[in-house]
Amino acid sequence: MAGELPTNAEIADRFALLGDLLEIEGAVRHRVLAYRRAAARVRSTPASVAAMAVAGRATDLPDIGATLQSKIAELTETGTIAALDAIRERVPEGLAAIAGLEGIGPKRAVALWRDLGVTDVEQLAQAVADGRLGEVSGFGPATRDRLVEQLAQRAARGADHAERIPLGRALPLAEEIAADLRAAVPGARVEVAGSLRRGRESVHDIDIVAATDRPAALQDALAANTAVERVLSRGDAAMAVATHVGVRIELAIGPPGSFGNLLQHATGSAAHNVRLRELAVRRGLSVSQHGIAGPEGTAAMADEDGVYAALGLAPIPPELREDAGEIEAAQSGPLEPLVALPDIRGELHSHTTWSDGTLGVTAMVEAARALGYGYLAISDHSRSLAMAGGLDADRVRRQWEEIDEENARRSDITVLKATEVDILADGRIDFDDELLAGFDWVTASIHSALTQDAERITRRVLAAVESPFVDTIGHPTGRMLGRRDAAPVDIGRLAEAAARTGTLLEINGQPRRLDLDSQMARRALAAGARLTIGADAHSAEALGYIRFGVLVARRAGARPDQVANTAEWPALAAARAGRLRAAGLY
DNA sequence: GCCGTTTTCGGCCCGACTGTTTTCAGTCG
Repeated sequence: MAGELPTNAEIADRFALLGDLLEIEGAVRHRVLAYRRAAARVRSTPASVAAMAVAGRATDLPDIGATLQSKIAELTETGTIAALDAIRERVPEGLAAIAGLEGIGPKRAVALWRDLGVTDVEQLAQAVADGRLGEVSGFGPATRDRLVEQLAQRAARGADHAERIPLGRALPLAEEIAADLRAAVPGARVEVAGSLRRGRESVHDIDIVAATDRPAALQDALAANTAVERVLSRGDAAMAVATHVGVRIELAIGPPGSFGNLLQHATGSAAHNVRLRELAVRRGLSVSQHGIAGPEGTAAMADEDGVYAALGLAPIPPELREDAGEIEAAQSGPLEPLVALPDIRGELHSHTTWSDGTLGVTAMVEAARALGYGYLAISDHSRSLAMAGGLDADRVRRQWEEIDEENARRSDITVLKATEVDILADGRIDFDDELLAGFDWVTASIHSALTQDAERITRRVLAAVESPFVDTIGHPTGRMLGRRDAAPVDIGRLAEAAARTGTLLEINGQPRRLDLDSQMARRALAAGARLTIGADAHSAEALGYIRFGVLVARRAGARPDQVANTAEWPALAAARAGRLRAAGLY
């Protein structure tokens, strides 16, 4: 690590491991929690925490005190943390992975170590195979079966962490199941909660909450849903099931009168809820899914805003509930409104059969019109993206003729001559300025040479930002969830340049992209840049991907006025003309 | 280990379910 600052993820991993090993060793619980909190805080901090620690500023972050700051500085300077090295001498590191298995925790991991000498998952698998598990107290047949299953799965798909499924798949599934439950028990109030409601880009479980006086009927309906593989647990108020797609569903049920408390509770995040309950305790109150208990008894809230109001807080949108300062903000007054789906007035990123879309211009326009949009940008690929049938100048001009005809036929929506033009490997734009000048809207994107080093790829995207003809940078990092990491584009420099030139940065709503992600979008906004939200639609249904982009924007804290396509086309066109005039064109 | 409308010590969020227990500990969210 000589010369290089440790990344936030590296620092967080070490703190998390330290916390795990301390827990196994039997350290005071709150000390363990302090390490975990610190790990989460470091992981979610956008700036380099190592640099902050070296400057003595890491303690500005919540959950980081003098002790942990010095440990971060130590890691930065020496490449190691003595306290971590020391505990590794005392507690085998492999026990942390064992304790991480479902149904196993620190206590049982220690029992395995003590009674069988098992110190890692491989040895545990051997012990299970040898039938030695029965020698350990606390391990009955059910625990053994669960372990056998997990170890088999682990062997099949590799040792790495549990499966997460993308928002774009999980949210529709969750909504389908919620609808099924509503149909099964008329009158029941059923909502999707948890990390899905907060708009996380991928989730490892689906949380659903319900209010009904017939809880058993609702639980039966979930158990009978065709998506459900088997019931994992079932009590009076909570139930968990496994689905065929591998994601777990948790259903929590309560009475209608406290639905607000239950929804708030199940929406989380865990860190947000903990912070909220701590705040409540300081006021002599106790918050749970059942209500808010105080000296005068327990008050139940039918809606969520009531929960926050009872704690002296303004309402907090689910997407912001990550303990990232939202509670403090809500203490001092109403939060600024976040962009919402109905604010979106048009789509700036779509494809047709002219390149790699599945529908023609007319069909896409009809679909956009059905969504109530005032405009649709037909932004097919440019010539260099041959794989996607990119258009050359000649085909562009023929497409413009079709768009002119489309506009001549209708007055209910404006069809924009647009392009998603490639930013070539050397930073040039795939079309010349003369052609670019003819478009109504230009999105420029990187699709190739994504493995360039940070400096090259950043300069390449910056070159496009500086072009007066480019309105938006499409999916700025080129990442594909689960397939390809973000290219190392320097978001700080990109945002600064975009703020200066007025070039917009896209949040691409395609579920596999979600690019910019919410953290990068937040940084871009902080630098003064503005955004577009695009569906990158290749079909009519895919226009609906805009909702995922809106969720990302909300997690970034974007106001409606910070998202360009909340404006009607005439306003957008006027702003664009202003940019071009400022650049000395027209 | 962090932190302060309980300020530099003594607290630290709340509840559900399972399995193995013989009344509850461990784990999870």
